[in-house]
Amino acid sequence: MDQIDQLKAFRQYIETFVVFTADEWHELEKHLTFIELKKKDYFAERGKVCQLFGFITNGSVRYFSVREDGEEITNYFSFTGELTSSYKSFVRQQPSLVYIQALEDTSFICISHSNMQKLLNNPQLGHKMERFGRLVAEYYLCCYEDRVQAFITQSPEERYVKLLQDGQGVLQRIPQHYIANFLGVTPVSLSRIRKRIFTATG
Amino acid sequence: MDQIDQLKAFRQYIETFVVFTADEWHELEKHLTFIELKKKDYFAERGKVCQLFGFITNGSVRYFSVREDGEEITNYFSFTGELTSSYKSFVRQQPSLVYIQALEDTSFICISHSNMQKLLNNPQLGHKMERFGRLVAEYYLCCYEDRVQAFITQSPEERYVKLLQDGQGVLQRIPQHYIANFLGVTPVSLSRIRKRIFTATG
DNA sequence: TGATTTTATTATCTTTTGTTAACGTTTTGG
DNA sequence: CCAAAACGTTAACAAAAGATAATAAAATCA
Repeated sequence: MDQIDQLKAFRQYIETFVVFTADEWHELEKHLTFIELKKKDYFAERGKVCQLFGFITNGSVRYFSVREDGEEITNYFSFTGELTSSYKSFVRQQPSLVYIQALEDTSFICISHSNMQKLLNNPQLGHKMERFGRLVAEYYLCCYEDRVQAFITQSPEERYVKLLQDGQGVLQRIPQHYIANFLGVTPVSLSRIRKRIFTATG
Repeated sequence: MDQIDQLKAFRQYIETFVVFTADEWHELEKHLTFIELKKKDYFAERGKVCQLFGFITNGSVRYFSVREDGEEITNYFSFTGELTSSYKSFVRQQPSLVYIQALEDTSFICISHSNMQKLLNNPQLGHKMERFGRLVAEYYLCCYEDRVQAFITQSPEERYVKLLQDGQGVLQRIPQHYIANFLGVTPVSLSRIRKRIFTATG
């Protein structure tokens, strides 16, 4: 996938939020950078400020943190056609708490924090970019709202059943011990949950 | 607290995000409404679209959902000087999943969804309002990021200890069974956690 | 290919949590 | 002020989850 096609995909995505004129898009393009990561490379690292906000044109990433005992805990995943960033770090320009690691060779179109600030303050583009930023933040806010709701009102088993229903993409591509972390349980426990579900229901 | 003072408090708050000129503020003021709720009244209700985005000038609210078995599960709280809304419902104009209920007599300064759209598209104010919206969404996004992180990497006991450290306001004003829900455990379990902590540590 | 690592399951044991119920205390509201 | 409701704790038991270790299958990669 060449850069032209990557830009097309990104424009198509971003225009689900805000539509740009040809001139505006031309101006916006100047502030984009292409990044390619090999499998296991990091998009963001704990302790470092995440300077980039990325759109995945091809590939996938895993968000994880490291407990005091050294164990990696997987928080989240992002796939082709989705945005990725260590948001809190990017937004507040603080050291990231999490790592973001490529699960496979992955390509991104990125906006750096400084370029994003330029775009937000650009007289031509600022209003639309602010709206884009708002709609993206609102989108992820809604995702988080659902996720917290699930942690509070559902058992791990219920959360897994829900994921079985509407998380097809994730389940097929991701090792189960990552899914376990994502659900907030240990891999051993998820294995037992699976046994309970699949021996009972068939 | 009269409406003048409420407006002052709201302006002071909103200007931690975006600063307005006198003219801009005058225009913005026109789109605000004052709401007063008695204790146990609802700011938002399940199944109804949340039309309002509110700033609490005095009082507090509790967010809760209702499980299939009829039990209320408390998600969150907001206090004087904070914003409140059933965000997903407000943003997407979908029926709310949660109730927002006044814990005491509570006053709000509100922007309706339709007025917010007018402000966002207002040539004079639009850019700043978009920025305000973005920064608010980013703020809550960061809060949620932390909260999900806590659910995934910490035990209920660890989450409670953390809350003891930096949740002074919440702990003093809120019944413990609400705190239990907030932490993702049952009230009985929180009582045991407290026993473990306070008999061990003194 | 063959050795190594990763992954998923299972077993055992311990700890924690959920559930239900009982009990006193406090708060609420008429 | 009094009755009712709400609240927090505790107990007893069942269910679930964590921790650890062993095992076998699958994936990785040199």
